[in-house]
Amino acid sequence: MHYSIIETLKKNQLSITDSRKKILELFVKAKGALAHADIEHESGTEFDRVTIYRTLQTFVEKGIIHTIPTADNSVRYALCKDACAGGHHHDDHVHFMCDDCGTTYCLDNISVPKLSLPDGFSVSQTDVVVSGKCRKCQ
Amino acid sequence: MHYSIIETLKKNQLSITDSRKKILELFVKAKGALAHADIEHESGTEFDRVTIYRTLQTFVEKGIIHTIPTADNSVRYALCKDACAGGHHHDDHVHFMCDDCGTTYCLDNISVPKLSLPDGFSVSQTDVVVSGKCRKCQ
DNA sequence: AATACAATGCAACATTGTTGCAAAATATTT
DNA sequence: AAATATTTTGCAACAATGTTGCATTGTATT
Repeated sequence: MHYSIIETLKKNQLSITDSRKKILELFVKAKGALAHADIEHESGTEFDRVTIYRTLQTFVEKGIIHTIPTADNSVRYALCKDACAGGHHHDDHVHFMCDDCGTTYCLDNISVPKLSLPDGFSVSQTDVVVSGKCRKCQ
Repeated sequence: MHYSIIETLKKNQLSITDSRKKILELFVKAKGALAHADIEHESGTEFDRVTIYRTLQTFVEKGIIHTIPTADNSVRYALCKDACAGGHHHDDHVHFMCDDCGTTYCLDNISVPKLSLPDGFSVSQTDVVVSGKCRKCQ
């Protein structure tokens, strides 16, 4: 599958900067989701911590990446599919987090089930996070 | 419904201390889930921040409370039902978090659906977090 | 009541996240 | 292509959150 970093940035009216290119590249290459710390690690001392925070924030706002609520309440991010745009995420897929290695996967083919809530509750978003052992850690 | 704080502590082989009694009382009284900050707030300067951290940790380990993964990745805790014990939580209910007021509810009557995952993934826990508007904020 | 044990408070520190502002980089206009 | 306007970055400073070691205090046990 092809993914053009420059195109994605342009499409979202973001100026092309080194940090944005590099951070987006990390996401494209990454198999699972990334935490802020991962990015800080992998990009070395290249960028300021603050820049990474702001870049991630911008990407989330633009619908380029989405956050994943994890069982251990650490913030993780993953690339959105094309369907996502302008903050209107369609992340209706299930997330999986490995108890052993911590890798977080987007299970794109498994969609979150519809639930009927008690009267008086209206739903804007449903997140499903499954924990367990991934393929590598069995 | 009756809930004896002293009994719960004894049942879990925890010594009866002021902080444990007070913090557990806050959970029993609370309608929704509590964040660390809530507890720090409500208990005033009575206890040290560190004590609250350690108390919450102990309660989670003993299965008295459980953590809730929220869409905004803030850590929240809620009382477990009797079925939970010794860290073996049976939190198979859905959690709801209000986008407006932030109140987090345990929807005890709505159980999480069973999902079939891809081969190679084994499941230890499934968390469902629904966001939207609660009864009060409609 | 005396001893053994466990929990607390304090200090110090590590991590994570936020804000304002000058400097640097990118985009736009001429 | 150069000059201007706009955006982004890095730095500093700060706030919030979370962790650890250790002496003191409180709880449980004998």
